[in-house]
Amino acid sequence: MDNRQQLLDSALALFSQRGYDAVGVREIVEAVGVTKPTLYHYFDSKRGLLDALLQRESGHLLTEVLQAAVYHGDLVLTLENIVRAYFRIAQKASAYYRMQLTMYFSPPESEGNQAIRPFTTQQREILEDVFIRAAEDHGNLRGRHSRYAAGLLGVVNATIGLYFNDALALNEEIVYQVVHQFMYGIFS
Amino acid sequence: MDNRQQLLDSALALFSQRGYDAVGVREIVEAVGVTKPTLYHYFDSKRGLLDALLQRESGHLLTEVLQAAVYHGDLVLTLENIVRAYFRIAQKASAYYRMQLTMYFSPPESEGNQAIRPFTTQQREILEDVFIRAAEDHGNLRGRHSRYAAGLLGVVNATIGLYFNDALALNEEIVYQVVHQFMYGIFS
DNA sequence: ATGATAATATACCGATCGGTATATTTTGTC
DNA sequence: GACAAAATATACCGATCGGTATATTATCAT
Repeated sequence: MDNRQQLLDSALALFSQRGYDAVGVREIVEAVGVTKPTLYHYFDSKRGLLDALLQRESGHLLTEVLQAAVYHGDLVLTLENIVRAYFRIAQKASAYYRMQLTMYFSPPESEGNQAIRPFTTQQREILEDVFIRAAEDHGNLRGRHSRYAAGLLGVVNATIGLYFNDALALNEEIVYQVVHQFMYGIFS
Repeated sequence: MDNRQQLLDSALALFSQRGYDAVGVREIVEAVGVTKPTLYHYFDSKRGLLDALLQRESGHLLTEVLQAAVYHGDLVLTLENIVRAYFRIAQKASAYYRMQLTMYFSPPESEGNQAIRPFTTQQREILEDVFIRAAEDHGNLRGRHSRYAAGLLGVVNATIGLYFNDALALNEEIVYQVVHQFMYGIFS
């Protein structure tokens, strides 16, 4: 079963560097030092390999975000925990996060986008739930949970983008600033 | 010269729907009803076609954003103008904006990302300049222009993403809400 | 030790990839 | 109308694509 994991690792590295479409199965197997039938022994197809990869990798992200996204009345605290979780994953599993980001913004009819959609949907729903629950305490949030979830994820991903381009370090200060601006605006 | 424009149109439609890598030149020329040598008469290569396409399309976006990004002391007003400009383009040139978004988040070593980078860099710089000039009036903004520019673009693109998924209409109200939250936070 | 099964390799498939050599047609100029 | 140049087509190139038929080697339970 070791080759199976190595194939997933190889696919992750290559997909995140150059993209799903631009990487051939030949390259994936050569990086591991095996041949194509080995890959097709473990996976039905290139797409099946991608699905298995997303399954394996998104698990970590989901558990971390789910742990962080418990709301007990303090929205700022909850959002800080969520942003911290995202930053942690972007650092710890940077190859995967890069790839997820790429596939999320891939064209709707591309294989990459279709493969990632269920996982990103799940992640968005977790965030939306936080804002829905928070709206029970803060009525003026009501009905805007989609926009808030998308907006927070937008700044989080933009910030992670800066980190990926070495323009930023993802430290506690940035967590505070991102959440604080989201909650209280730019001047605070 | 009509075929040249039609080829660019065809490439734009296909690239934005399924992605640069997944679309072959064969498909592009067939959609126009010509043959490959016609394409290679006007462009050096598939990559050259992409470059010409980005050149043609990004012009419109840049002029609109540049017009909107004049700062005369009222940051809220300027940001509203910028956001309005982005929303207008996302609606008027949706295929191109989809494609630009895709390529911006494509892997750094992919052709798509390398081709789009100069244009998105230009756009980011316009936004950064606004925050730099605004910092002359509001000292507490100083030194954070990169993060602010990235953050605003992040929420703008996240909002446009909702629009692309039919979860939102890009009207005046959303312009106001996006800028207002950016400036004053979530509770306002 | 044997027999079944899982894991891997060799060598190939047809299709498509980006790109082009060559020939023909269209266009505009004198 | 002749001629050059631009525009387009036919027919092809080698390389790579995702995928597989078949054979061989490891693994492991009996």
